[in-house]
Amino acid sequence: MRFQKTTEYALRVMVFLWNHQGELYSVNRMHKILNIPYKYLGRVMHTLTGAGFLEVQQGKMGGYQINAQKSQIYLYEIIGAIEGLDSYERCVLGFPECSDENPCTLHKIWSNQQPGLKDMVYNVCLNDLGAEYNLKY
Amino acid sequence: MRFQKTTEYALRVMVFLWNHQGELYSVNRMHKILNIPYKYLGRVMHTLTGAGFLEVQQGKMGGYQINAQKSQIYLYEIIGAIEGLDSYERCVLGFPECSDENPCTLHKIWSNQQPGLKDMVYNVCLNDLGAEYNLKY
DNA sequence: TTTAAATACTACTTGTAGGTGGTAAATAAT
DNA sequence: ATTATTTACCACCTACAAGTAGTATTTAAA
Ligand code: SF4
Ligand code: SF4
Repeated sequence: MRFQKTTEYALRVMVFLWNHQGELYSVNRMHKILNIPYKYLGRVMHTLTGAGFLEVQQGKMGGYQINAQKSQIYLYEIIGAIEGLDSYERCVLGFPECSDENPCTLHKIWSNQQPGLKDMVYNVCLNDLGAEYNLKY
Repeated sequence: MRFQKTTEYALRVMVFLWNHQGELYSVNRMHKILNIPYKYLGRVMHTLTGAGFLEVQQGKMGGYQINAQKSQIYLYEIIGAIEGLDSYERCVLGFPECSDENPCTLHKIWSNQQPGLKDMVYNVCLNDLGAEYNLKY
């Protein structure tokens, strides 16, 4: 019952770039600031770029920044690009053959929590996350 | 963001035995009824027995049943025996060095959901789970 | 006493998230 | 042009959850 670590990495770097728009940041700079393994962050950046969240400039002095055409980025977009949204669209366990009439043992307790989690994933965007904290990252 | 599959196995078999108290069930019988791999269920049963939830009778005609001294079994006990309770006692990400003043990017949204999840894990017991459904299992 | 059916235990296999390392290609500074 | 710094890409490694296989041990029925 936890988010994937890679998802937190992705959100961390996206929040960072969101709050530093207009400047290019290389993986080398960011991995120190955000405390994420260098090479692994490189792969995450590649994924996030492929998902359309970022603009890249290759070569010396290059780096990443938020895609200027993005006026909002919701958590579900990022989570979807990294670990998928199955847990929120279906359920934690995700048995394909289940329903209210044919539930697994966790259905009752989960169906109480599902809406809140779904709401937080679908209705929170990067602005909401970054504003409230003075992130060290 | 999902429970471990083994946790669902454990809850499934515990609910089943809870609702069939006073009779011994072998792994061979249960794995067919509950649709859990035979050998894997055997290991889960061994773990659950070690945690004190079950009484065992070895040998022919043997099997498992709920420990008669248990008048209630809460979900946190079972989850704790299988995958641990770190996610509920600490948080989804569980960084040791975090706090409200030093949060990770997910702290805000998670701290909205944490109480509800914690409540469901700590205040729901097997009676609550089994009563509501006509489980095929 | 023999046999069948059960748990107990150990080792192995598989799939995947997380992480490491090396190199090719791009590109700005020199 | 050369060099340094960067992304892009590919192959591999590691840890762990999930699942498989086989055997020793226990025990009741026959
Ligand atoms: S029965 Fe409910 S909790 Fe179980 S897998 Fe289906 S939707 Fe999820
Ligand atoms: S900062 Fe909050 S969400 Fe992040 S690891 Fe700590 S308690 Fe969890």
